[in-house]
Amino acid sequence: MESSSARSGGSTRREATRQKLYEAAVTLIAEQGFSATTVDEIAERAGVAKGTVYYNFASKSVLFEELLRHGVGLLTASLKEAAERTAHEGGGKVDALDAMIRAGLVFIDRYPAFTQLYVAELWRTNRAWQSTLMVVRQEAVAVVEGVLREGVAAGEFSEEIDVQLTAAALVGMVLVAALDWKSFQPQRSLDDVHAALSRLLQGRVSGRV
Amino acid sequence: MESSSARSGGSTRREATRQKLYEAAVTLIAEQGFSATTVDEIAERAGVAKGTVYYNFASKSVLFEELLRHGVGLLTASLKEAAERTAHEGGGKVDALDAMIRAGLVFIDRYPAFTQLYVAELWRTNRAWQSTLMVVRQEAVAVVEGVLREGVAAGEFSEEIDVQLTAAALVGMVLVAALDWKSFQPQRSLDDVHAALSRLLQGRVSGRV
DNA sequence: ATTTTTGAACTGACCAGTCAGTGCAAAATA
DNA sequence: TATTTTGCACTGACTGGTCAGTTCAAAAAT
Repeated sequence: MESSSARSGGSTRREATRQKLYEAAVTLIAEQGFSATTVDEIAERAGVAKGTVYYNFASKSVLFEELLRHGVGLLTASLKEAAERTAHEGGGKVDALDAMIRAGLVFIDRYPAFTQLYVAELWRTNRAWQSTLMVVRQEAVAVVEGVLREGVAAGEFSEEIDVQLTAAALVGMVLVAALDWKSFQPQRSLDDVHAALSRLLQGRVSGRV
Repeated sequence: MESSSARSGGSTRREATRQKLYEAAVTLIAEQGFSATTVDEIAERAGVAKGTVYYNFASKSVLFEELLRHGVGLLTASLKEAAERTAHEGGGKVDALDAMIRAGLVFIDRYPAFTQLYVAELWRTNRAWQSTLMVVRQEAVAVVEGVLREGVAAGEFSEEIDVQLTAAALVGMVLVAALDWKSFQPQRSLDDVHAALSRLLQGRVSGRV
């Protein structure tokens, strides 16, 4: 009783199966896209029968949506943690942004397939999970926007900056640089990449120098 | 002789059909993805029979690959033109980067569907057109890298910058900010967006201030 | 005893690619 | 001028195959 069936919600066994399915699905969908990935493939890679997929998820789309929520939840938590940590250490908002850049890089380093898949689906329209994506995107970008807004309020950033656009641009900068890193020069260290992005960030986003 | 059957290469009619197919395909694939888009849909939206698609292109994949080449060709030409224009006007490399940002925004403003599709497919692996994408990506990013390198050589940029990573980051910044603009706040003007990105670019990428 | 998983067979919709045939304008022929 | 021929561009019904989702009895795990 105590070890196998965690009290809040589902059993451990079931949770482990779902986890295996997430991992199998994320890789395959990142490589091939959602439509080109078959449920049989996912089941096979997870080492599970096809029936199990449908025992655990209502449909292929639902599996994918829950996967998205799961992954973005991890990212958002990591970004928040980074921002709060710098605040505790008495750093300014530039430090917070810098820490979030690093947190983003660490996340992508750890879950490159998820990132790939997320980027590929984010700007699609006419898809079943479109609304899920919007919500989930907003959660992540909102963390960056929050820090920018606080920085403006504290006089640390120019009042002229457009919070929403700047947040999007920063996210894009990290996302694309990191995917480029993973795809085309994976031998580079995370510190290298972080240093290059820090350089871009420094200087003008903050005050007038 | 003169009107219907153009002698050099392809007829005008055929070229017009191919153009219609490109336009139909780019929208549908941007919305739904490659695999989820059917050849029947493409034909219907282009107002031709399915057989015509296969008369003009060897396969669905080939149609897509030629579409990619076509689109990125336009982008690359536009970026080069922007960089060269500033050079003629005696501007520095920062001006060149700024002009390229604007050229990128103008392109995305004009061909949002193509941009969407490009981003969505760029980091996929295991796809038939992977090599095409690599080539085509390199053409575009190389233009930015070239300007950065020239700027470093001329002493205008710090020697410490990592050309490849910085180029990727700049491209990502423009790409994501622009897609965000088109998707979530399309009422904003191009100048607004350009101003926000210029602010990010200024200051630290160039010398020590 | 209950929950979870298995595995294989089945259905029905959907889809990439094919192919025999059509329409038509220019060129060849009479 | 009137006619026949040529071949390019296009058509759309058809085929062979694929895949999401279903079903269920039996087995395994807890």
